[in-house]
Amino acid sequence: MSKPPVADHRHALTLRDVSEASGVSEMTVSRVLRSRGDVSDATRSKVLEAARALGYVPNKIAGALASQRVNLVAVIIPSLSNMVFPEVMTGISEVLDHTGLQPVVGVTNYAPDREEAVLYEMLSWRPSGVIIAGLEHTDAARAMMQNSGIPIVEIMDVDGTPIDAAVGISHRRAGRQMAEAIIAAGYRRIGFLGTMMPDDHRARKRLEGFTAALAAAGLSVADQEFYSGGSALLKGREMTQTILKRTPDLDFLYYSNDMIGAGGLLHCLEAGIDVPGKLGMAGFNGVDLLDGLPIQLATMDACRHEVGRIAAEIVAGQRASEVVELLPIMQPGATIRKA
Amino acid sequence: MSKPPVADHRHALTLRDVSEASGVSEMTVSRVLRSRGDVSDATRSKVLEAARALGYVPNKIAGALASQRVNLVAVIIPSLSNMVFPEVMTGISEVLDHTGLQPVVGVTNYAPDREEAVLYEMLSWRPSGVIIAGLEHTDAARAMMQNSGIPIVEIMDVDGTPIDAAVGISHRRAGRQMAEAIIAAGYRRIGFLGTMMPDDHRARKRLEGFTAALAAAGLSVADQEFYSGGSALLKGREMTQTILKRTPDLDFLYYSNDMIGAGGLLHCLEAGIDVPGKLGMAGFNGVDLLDGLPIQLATMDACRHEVGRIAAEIVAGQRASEVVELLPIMQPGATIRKA
DNA sequence: TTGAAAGCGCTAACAC
DNA sequence: GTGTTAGCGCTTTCAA
Repeated sequence: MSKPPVADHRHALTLRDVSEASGVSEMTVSRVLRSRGDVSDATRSKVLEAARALGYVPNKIAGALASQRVNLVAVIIPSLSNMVFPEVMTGISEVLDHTGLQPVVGVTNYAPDREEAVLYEMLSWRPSGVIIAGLEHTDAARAMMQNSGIPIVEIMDVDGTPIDAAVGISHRRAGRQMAEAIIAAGYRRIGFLGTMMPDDHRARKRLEGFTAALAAAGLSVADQEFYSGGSALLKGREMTQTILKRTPDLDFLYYSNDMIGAGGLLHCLEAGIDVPGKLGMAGFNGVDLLDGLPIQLATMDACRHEVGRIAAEIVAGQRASEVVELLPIMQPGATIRKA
Repeated sequence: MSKPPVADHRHALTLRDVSEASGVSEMTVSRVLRSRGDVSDATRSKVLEAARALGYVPNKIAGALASQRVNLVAVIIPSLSNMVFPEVMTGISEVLDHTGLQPVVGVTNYAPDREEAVLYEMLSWRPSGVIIAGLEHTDAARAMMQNSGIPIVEIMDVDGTPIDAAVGISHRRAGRQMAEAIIAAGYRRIGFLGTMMPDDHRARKRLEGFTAALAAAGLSVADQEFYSGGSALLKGREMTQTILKRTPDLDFLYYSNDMIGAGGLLHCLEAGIDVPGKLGMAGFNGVDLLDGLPIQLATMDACRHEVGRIAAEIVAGQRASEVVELLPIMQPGATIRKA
């Protein structure tokens, strides 16, 4: 690890520069720039003028140290590239924009030790709160959050024990509900297609709920297929072809996310398979990409936007710090036949 | 704008706490925790033990103020939700991970004043460098960057005058190349479909290069259609239907991004249109989603991953601060007939 | 190898 | 309405 060439701001402008340029004390300059306390219009404009002319940018590091307040919220998520977290981010930003708080994003790539490192790094900047995906963390990460003394909101999942607040859906319930809908529609030979990610706990819980509901009906997953990496749409295609070749009598395919589901759907339509007559299909997430497919894939909306909003409200102190369970919304689409 | 309930760390652990718990001076504790200078093994382990037991998390605010170094890199991008910037982020992270520098992401939603605000906010934390999308900024934003004294890398575009370094492709050239390929293939009645975003300068430049090349061949865009908001895949479908209804004799559709192109392609295939025989199609970006479509949409790769890597290398001081023009790679796919 | 003193740039608290 | 003083928690510098 080479030594980073970090910034050297020995020559950056300070309050003192603005103070000298305007003939006003540093303290009053500070007041003007933060719009705090009473300052006469005359001095205010003198200060603003000087600051603008110099191109002064306040040093938040010094400000934060002196005031003991940092207007940052750490947002820790597993990935940016799967269309699910951007929507959560949108919800978070919408709310935080009105509060003066700023989200700062950290990405963990579904790796627990990476999550721990990102969290440590972010907590060392003393943010005003943490919004973090999932309920599963390393012991050290959990301890750091517990000791931090700031609001911690775990999002996307409520199946487990939160540190403090949690906002999300029950993925077990989501899996169960989907299984029940599938069974009710008369499907019996059910295949599962998912990711090969042991640390995607939410996908795991959906599958658990799903198989539990199948079991309750005397059924089980007839075949399954997993992937990792690459274009999800393409992988969905390939896996679907594979699983149908291996187990041709499957009458339903449950995908752990919409993207592979969409790939599978495209494959089946091209292959001339009767969907949903001979073969039913469903994904998970409710991504808006589905709207553009030839027919609408059945899915379940994880309320991502709402999750982001509520988590932000908790962090911003506009809402009590508690567990908020949202109910995922079944979108039956056109790939499950009517019961 | 209500007053934010920012964190109050009056009771957080300090070096002094670790110092007292370990019986070692603050200074030496600091040395141990930063692995700087010579410290005996005995004291080192005493300190580490105490820090771990207490759950001490260093205060980077104080550290940054004292040392005048901040290991953060501001990354300012227009959007997270369009599959293009996540790949840039991946490239950035890959490089920065080895340097001790940390990317901090800010999103502007293609709004110049939002960009200015995000930049101001980030510069006030005195980052070690800035990676920012595009060459077009407000005068104030440009001035801030010029005065910052840190490396500024403008990415994704090289058609313009960079503040300092720039890494990207020429979108004018990309548009021109695509037009030339289309003309060479014998298409003559060409339609354009894009976003209604005046501040998406890269899309604008592609269209400029595109129309310039058409003009050079005595051609012009025969019809065009714009959209904003919603599911890009669905919008692509709808726009395509609309433009083909209005101007049925179009023989080529050029889309400003792959997502709407993919929607258009799905529409055409369903409508039984002969692609690429009667109608050619092309998008832009080279997103890997295209791999999963029934046939491969022609596109042009913007080298997003490479752009991220190179920008990060410049910011990290591993590479000279200069303009790096990458050449977009034409991916003819199966939606342009052979010349 | 370790410690003591000074100060990074700003703001809280208090005077005037 | 404005100024003064004393730190925030660390690291730099210098001394031991």
